[in-house]
Amino acid sequence: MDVSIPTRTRLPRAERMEQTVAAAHALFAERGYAAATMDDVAAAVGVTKPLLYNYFGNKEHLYLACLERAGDGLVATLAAAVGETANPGEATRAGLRAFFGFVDGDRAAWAVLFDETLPAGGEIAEQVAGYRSRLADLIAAALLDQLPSDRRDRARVEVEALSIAVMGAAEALVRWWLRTGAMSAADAAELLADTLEPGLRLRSASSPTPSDTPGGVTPR
Amino acid sequence: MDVSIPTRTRLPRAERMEQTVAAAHALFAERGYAAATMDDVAAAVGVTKPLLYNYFGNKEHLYLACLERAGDGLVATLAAAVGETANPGEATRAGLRAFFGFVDGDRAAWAVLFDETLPAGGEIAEQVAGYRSRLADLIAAALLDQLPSDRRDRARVEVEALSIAVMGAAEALVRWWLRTGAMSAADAAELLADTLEPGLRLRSASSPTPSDTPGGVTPR
Amino acid sequence: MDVSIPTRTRLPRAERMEQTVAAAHALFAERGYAAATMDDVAAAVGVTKPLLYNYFGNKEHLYLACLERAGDGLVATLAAAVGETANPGEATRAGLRAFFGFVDGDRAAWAVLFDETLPAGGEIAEQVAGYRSRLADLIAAALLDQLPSDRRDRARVEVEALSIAVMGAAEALVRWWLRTGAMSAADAAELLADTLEPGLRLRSASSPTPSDTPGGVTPR
Amino acid sequence: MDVSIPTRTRLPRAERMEQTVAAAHALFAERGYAAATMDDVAAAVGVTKPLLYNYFGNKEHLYLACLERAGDGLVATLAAAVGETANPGEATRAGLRAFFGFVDGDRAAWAVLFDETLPAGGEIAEQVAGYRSRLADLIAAALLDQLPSDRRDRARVEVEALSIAVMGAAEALVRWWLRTGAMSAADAAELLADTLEPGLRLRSASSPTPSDTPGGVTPR
DNA sequence: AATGAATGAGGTTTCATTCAT
DNA sequence: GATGAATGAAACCTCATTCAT
Repeated sequence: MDVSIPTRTRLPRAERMEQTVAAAHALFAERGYAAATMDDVAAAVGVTKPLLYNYFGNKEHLYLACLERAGDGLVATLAAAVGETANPGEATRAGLRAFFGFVDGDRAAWAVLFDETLPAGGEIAEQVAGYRSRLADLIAAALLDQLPSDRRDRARVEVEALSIAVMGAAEALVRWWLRTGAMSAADAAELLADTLEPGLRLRSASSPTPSDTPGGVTPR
Repeated sequence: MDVSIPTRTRLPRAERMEQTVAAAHALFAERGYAAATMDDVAAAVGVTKPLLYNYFGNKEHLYLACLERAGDGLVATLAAAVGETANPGEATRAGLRAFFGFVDGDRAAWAVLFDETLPAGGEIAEQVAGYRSRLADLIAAALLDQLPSDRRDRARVEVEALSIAVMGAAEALVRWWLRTGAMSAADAAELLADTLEPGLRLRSASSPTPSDTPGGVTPR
Repeated sequence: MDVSIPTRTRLPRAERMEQTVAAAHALFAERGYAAATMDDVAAAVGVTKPLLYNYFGNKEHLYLACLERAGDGLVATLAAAVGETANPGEATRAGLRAFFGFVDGDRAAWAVLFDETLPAGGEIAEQVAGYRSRLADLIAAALLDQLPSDRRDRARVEVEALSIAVMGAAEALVRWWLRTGAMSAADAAELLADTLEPGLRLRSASSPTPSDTPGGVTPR
Repeated sequence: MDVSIPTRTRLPRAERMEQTVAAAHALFAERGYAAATMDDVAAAVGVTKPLLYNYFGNKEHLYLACLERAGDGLVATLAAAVGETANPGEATRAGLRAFFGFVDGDRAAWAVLFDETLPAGGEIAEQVAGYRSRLADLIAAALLDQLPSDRRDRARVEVEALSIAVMGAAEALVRWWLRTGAMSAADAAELLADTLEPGLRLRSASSPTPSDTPGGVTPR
């Protein structure tokens, strides 16, 4: 009954998914989530749309698969960099170096993770937020390490806020650097680290109360 | 007091445009550019779509009108805040206070200006980038003011990069604060200012490229 | 409310309508019926749309007014030219000269009369067909004049057909001439007259089936 | 045993395109380009609009497919008819016969090719112009064949003009014949050929200067 | 496992035309 | 009498998604 010869393009499921995610990742990175249609993805992967839906269910889930690949890579890279630092005070600088280095080496992953055309709500936004917070947590952990243990609890919120701010600064600087190419990734990382470190170190040395502003009143 | 019911009477052109921009602004802020349809906007205003097109030409231009309102407001607020500062060292703090205060007072404007679902290219992206760079320029100008005049040219790129980074940190912190509500807007502004100031001051006082720095900052 | 839109009554608004028709005529000639919107017309005339509708009822009737101006002019020109011809054999040539001359002198009128974007059915198509047939009738009358009176009735259909064909040839040649400018209007008219005259004269001088074809034209 | 009901089953791409072009061709012929909507076409084919767009891209391209079918048929018919003529002097007559015969046999093709509601600019207009000029070229080639070789260059423009005029005459006569049905297609073709041939033959025998009226100068 | 064929639903935009002042 | 304001209806086109093989 079955006369069809198994074609060479028929791959085991796992392998084909792998291959599909790779191609989709590249396309999403190039065009952004909104602008890349499922037709485009299917054409880029070299399969038909129904297969995409068979494997991933819908566009959102396909993007999630790409996101996972990119996000896991970045988190692992940062975690390793921060973890290797012996001195907690150097953790931020190490993290920034790793961040800029990662983007420099894999701009597609950056594009997927920090795509600005992602749908507002939904699972993707959640997942992106998750990765962002894992990154922030790495920074936050390093910041907390610099505090004496008796002050950690009270400062927790501030530390979280600062880690978010550091991430935001890094993200914006990356975008600017990608757009203008005005300096090297390494220089950008050092510049930002130089600027952030004094303030972060001061916070860990003095009272965390925001109203008590170190350097708040400039003697002149 | 004016207790005007949303009447469906004929309004003068200027008035109806005003009202339309207000309604569209609110809707765009709530749903984002992509998710808000022209039908929705028309329904919110209480008119039909052709009127929208008669007045604004197309969706993009309608959004631009909303953007202008939001962006001009923010830029004006920041410019005023920074301009009022006598001491250049305090400009960043003043700007951050104004930024957080503005968002606190008009969250819709923030949402319109920093909507993440905007189309990638086109006039809107251009305009948004324009506002962002005007904001960054305000910061950059303040940073430059702290430098001795003989070093300004060489530091220009770094100052631009730092102003972008400061904007990014502020933007991220605003998002976090809006999401979590973990502290007041004022506290968030102070926290960020406290953290950034030492590093920014150091940069202007010390030398990435050492040279003799006379004691004071050159007054403008 | 006045419903009838006859344009030939003595109206107090005659002057205004005259002016309106002139402006609309120019616009229709420039852009064609389909591409000229009522908004455009109103702007070109310098009045508001409701006034247009007050005067002419709708777009179709407004165009009809323009059409009348153009068509009457062409018919009058051709009638005069043909009428002045003493020799019936010269009527076709005279008509062609007048036709090309008219178009050369008033291209807008040509454009309105022979616009190719007019709606297929409806009053306009009817009116255009009317003008075309009045033009053809002028030619037909001249052709008939060349026939001995006892053959006129039987040849009537053929004469009608030929007059249509002559009109078609002239129209196509005008379009080509307007498009290419490869020769003067006068030369084009002479060329066509030269080519048509022998055949037309033969038909009037000999049997209606000069080619001696078995399936030839059989008068009924 | 039912042979073949007009099933709505899934057709292979080529077959469905074929069927779609056929249905669209008929509809465009009946209503004209502007009045036939894509919804109408889809309904006529028995599919939904997206399929139409999937296969043809847009309305213009769908029309182009219909145009190609009609135009190629007419050009081929005329080329064959003219090519088979041994005597160049008979080429015009043969072409006219073929033209009227073609329209008689496929009025829809005529309607598609010579639709008067087509958009002014764009690819369709270009393509229609292309077909028109190919038809005119066939006539022009036949006219040139009748000229002695040493006069061909100087007469080129006139020959082009005359071929356009012949096409125009034929086109107008076809329209009239389709509208009135006053004679058979064959009779119309012969009538026009009879009328044109003497003039065309004279031109090839005498001087091409238009001002030099050939064929018996009429006394004035 | 994989596909070609097909669709539902909705989006932006346009235009002739009329209402209410 | 003339205007600015407003609309009904419909056109073209797109995209994520599924059906039948």
